[in-house]
Amino acid sequence: MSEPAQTIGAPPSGALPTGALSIGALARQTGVKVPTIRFYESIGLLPRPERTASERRVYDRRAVQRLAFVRHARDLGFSVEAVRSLLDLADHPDQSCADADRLAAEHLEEIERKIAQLQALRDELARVTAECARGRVADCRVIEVLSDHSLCLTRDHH
Amino acid sequence: MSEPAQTIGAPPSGALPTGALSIGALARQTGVKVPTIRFYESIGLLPRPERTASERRVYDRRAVQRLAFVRHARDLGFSVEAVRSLLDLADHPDQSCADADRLAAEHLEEIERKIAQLQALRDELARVTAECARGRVADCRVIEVLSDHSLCLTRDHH
DNA sequence: AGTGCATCCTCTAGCGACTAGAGGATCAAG
DNA sequence: CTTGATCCTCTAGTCGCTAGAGGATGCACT
Repeated sequence: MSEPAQTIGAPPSGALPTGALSIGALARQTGVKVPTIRFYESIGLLPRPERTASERRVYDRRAVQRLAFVRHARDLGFSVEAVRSLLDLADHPDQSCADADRLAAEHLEEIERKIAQLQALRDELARVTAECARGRVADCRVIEVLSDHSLCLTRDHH
Repeated sequence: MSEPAQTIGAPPSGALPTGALSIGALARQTGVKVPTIRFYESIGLLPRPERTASERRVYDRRAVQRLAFVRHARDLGFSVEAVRSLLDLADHPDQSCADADRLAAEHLEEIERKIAQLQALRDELARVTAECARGRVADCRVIEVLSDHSLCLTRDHH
């Protein structure tokens, strides 16, 4: 880490060892908000940290690393449960790599599906708004399309 | 509609007029689930329907059309609030078309942004999984990338 | 010492758009 | 009558946070 370690407030005389972080310092260092850190702890993604006599959380370097991992995975769109699995794999380096690969591959497929879906949506919306742009003010194409059931995007009528 | 109208159960003798639908029939006809129809009524997207003596909801053709409109708009990804606005516009044909156009255009932009975001995610995940596919079993690239904070997708570290 | 502000704590509830029962009533067929 | 399907209201949950409320602690300044 290129940033200097921050302690709880100014360093109290002997209260905390060097490198110990308050939750706020951890949040600033990782970009994860304080309530989100507490949330991750509550759902087990982060271990319960040491506490001060006044019950303030104290974090070390390993916590920084673990939270960075969590954040990175979340940024990539992995669900909390997938992150949990990935963390478990990372905690056991002797385990097979196949599970991590599978999680990543499944997630990749999911994203590709979502992209295709959104592109279909975009295409339909673009068509509708383009027809409006031709100046047909008298009848509103957007409302007309929504009202015409035969133009419904889905086909699963029961 | 090409499907025959369905009444509540078998036609009771004189209990319901032809064309009247139970909530289950409406759900089957529109593809919107029964609880979702109740939800839409509770949030005001659908008017409160007539009831039987035993408090069962009774729907007519207008309800079918309105729900189809709602579903179509939701399928296109409009939020519930946007759907509400579109319904209001549809209920007042003399109003300006500009609002519907604006809603559609804003939504189109939003979808395009989401597509771009997902494509960035896809690209990064594809890179990670491709490196795994090269057979580097000894060190797991997925876990390694997630653990390496310098490879973090986002840049907003504070 | 007091003051004021920032930070921390737990707890509750909310967001959006549904969804899943629980418990009870009605309906219709056999 | 029994049975199963359908309907009703109500509550709470899903997912991943997020926003306070109310209170305590820490720290700098006067």
